[in-house]
Order: sequence, then C-alpha cells, then structure tokens
Amino acid sequence: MAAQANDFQKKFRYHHGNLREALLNAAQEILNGQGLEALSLRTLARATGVTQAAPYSHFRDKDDLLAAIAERGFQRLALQMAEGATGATGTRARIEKLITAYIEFALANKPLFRIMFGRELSDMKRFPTLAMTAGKSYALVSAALAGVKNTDARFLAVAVWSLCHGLTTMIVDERVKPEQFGAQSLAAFVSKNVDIFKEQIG
Amino acid sequence: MAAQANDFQKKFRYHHGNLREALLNAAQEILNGQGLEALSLRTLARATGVTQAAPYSHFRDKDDLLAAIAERGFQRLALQMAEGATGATGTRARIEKLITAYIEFALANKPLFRIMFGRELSDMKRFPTLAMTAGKSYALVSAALAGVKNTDARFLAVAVWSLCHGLTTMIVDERVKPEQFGAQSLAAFVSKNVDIFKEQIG
DNA sequence: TGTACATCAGTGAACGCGCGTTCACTGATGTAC
DNA sequence: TGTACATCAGTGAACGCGCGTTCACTGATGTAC
Repeated sequence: MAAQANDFQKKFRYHHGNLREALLNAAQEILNGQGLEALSLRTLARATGVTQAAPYSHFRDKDDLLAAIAERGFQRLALQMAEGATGATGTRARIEKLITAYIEFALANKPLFRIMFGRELSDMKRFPTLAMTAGKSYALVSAALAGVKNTDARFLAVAVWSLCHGLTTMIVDERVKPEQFGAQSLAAFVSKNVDIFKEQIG
Repeated sequence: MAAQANDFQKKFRYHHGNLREALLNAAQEILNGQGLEALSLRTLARATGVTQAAPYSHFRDKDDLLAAIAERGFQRLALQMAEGATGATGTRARIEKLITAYIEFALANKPLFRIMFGRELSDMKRFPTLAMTAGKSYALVSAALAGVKNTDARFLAVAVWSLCHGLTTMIVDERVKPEQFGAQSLAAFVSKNVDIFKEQIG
C-alpha cells in the first residue's frame, strides 16, 4: 500500500518502493531530454534520487538495463502501431497506418529508437525475451500482408519493412522531408511510397 | 623523399612523415578488427607508434578525426558503387548493381558504416565537405534514375534509396538472409527487391 | 496484538579504468643566405 | 657547399572527468510464531 506514496514521502524513505519502474521512467525522460550520451547508470541513479549502487539491485549490469529499456520501447512501438491501424480496413490502408505509426514513433523517440535498432547493446543474445518483443511490430506488418495473393507474402513483408525502416532513417536524420515531395502530411508521404507496392497490395 | 622510409626507419624517426594518413589507415584496421568501441585517439596513437598527443597535430579533436574517417568512407563507397555499375546498361541493371555494391560495402565495413550513417559525429554541420562527399553515392542512384519517364524521378530516387538503406540494415543486422528467399546471391536478392519498382523502372 | 527474525533494497565509500585534451618542451626538417 | 634559423610535428607528463562495478554495511519491511 505504501507503493502509492507521494514524492515527498519517497524522498525520505530508505526503500524507494518502485525503483525499477522509476529508473526506466527516468531513462525515458533523459533520453528524450538530453539524448543517448547522457544515459548512464549514474545519471539514472541521480535522477531517481538514489545511490549509484542502487540500480544494481534491479539490473545485473548496464546491458541488462539497456535491454529493459529497449524491450519497453518495442512494447510501446507495437502498441502504437496496432492502435494506429485500428479501424483501417483493407491491406493497403492497414500497411499505410502501420508504417506511419512506426515513423511517428521513431520521430518522437529518436534516442530510444537508436537503442532499439542500433548497436548499443553489445550482446542481444543475452536477452531472449527482447528478440521476441522486438518481433511484435514486424509481425503486425507481416500479418497485414498475409492475405495478399499471387505473391510471396514473406518476401513482400521484408521489402515493405525495409522500405519502412529506410524511410524512417531518412526522415529521422532529416535527409528527407515529406513536404519536399508535395505531401501535406507524413501519412500522405507514406501513402505515396506505399503506392510503389500497388501491383502487389492494391 | 624520406616519405618512402620503411617501417624500421619510421620507428626511430622523430617525425613520422605521414602520420595523418597512417592514423586514418590504422582507424580502418581497428574498426574492422576490434569494432567501433575500440576506436579512440589513444588507440590510434598507440597503433601508429606515436604519443597520444601527436594526433592533435593533424586533427583538431576527436570529431574532426571521425569526420575524416567518415569522409574517406563515403569516398570509397561512391567509388565502389561506381565501379560496381560500370558496364551495366539500362536503368534497371545500373540500379541493381549500385544497390548491390552499397550492401556489399556495408557488409565489409560494418563499423565504418555506423560512423558514416549513425550518430557518432555529434555535429555534422561543422564539416561542410563531409555532407558533399556523403551525397556522392546518393547522386549515383539519382543520376541512374534521371532518365525514367512518366514519374517523379526525384521521389523515385528517395524511395529506391530508402529500400536500399532499409535492406542494408536488415542484412547487416542479420535479420534477413538472402538465402531465406531462394536467392542464390546477394545480387539475385537485390534483383528480386528492385522488381518491386518494375512498373516505374522496367 | 506483540515480538523475533530473515530478507534484501538501498547506502556510502572506494576501486581502477580509459578517455579527451592541454602544455611546455625538443629535435628533425627545409629554406635563405 | 656550408651554416643559421624558423617552423612545426612529435614528446612526455599531467589535468580532470565520468564511468561501471564492488563491497561491507544498515535499516525498513513482511512473516512466523
């Protein structure tokens, strides 16, 4: 019940109550506020008002922490994609919504995105559940294409996903801006791109 | 003329003779051998048999060094792409060769590729020539598509480049293997992908 | 309801590390005479 | 051809830094009786 303690109380309690969650939340804030370079176990401890050794009660080492951050990210990404596509009927519409949500997520969480898809984690194999969670967003795209006829759906999924990921990189790195191509919105730009697959998808 | 001095002589000479080049070469070796994390000014100095302060005679700071490494990388990438596409006639063939060369370069120089397209350089704007050199490889793709009719060539270039970059990411990260899709070679897999653009390119 | 006790989340101090960078210097090199 | 000198690429030592991680500890918590 003390889990609902407010910040004032927390500040003076020996036991934090929910340090693991607090650390992951702090990570989110630091990533979006100061960027990837600012993220360290010590920064996190400081941000949570706790000793630098405290995080070790919840994470084996830094990679373990990064894996948890990444996994949370993948969870949120899949959720946002699924939400973005709810109500969309038809393969084409679903794919567009999924890709748009993907790019929007990347834009809103650039440093997190780097942890998720970059090489910050030195050894991903240590975290088997991570790969599973990471697969969720891809599975959404894959499932959306499952009904496509007369073509290799598995291959199509890779191609669509590649285009999606490539576009994301270009947009996040500001090498491409949707307006440059007469698109009034990200969604419109995505649609223009998905158009390339019209023969396969419709 | 002393620039041709052999290693034995170099070892005992106060002036290195060609330290800048030597540092960049050492960087290449370290990147391919030990990876991105192992690259530091100090490692580089050590690898070149020189004091840790010596590199500062040739580079303002670490970013300056990274920029030089990246620029060299972009130079080589554009060269390899151009070489890969020589002799290829027709838009489609050229595009396939360019993309294949791009992916091959990334596979053969993973850590360098990260410097080139990642966020290791904190402030790219400091290095104006870098952006220019970086544009060369894209320009090759763009130029190859310039003759395409009935479509927005500029947009098409972005789409092709995005697919190319996305595929590269997937393959480099080993999330996709060409053999999974019945492709006997990287070139065949690329061809299968470029097929998506057949309506636009032919 | 009250007490004894095991658990374990956090403390506080310390470790060793490699890093980027600065500084006064030295000695090899090439040039001007 | 030989000497004086300016240049500047490298030396060697030191700076301060933040980091990941370990360790013996302490005190809050929940449980068994």
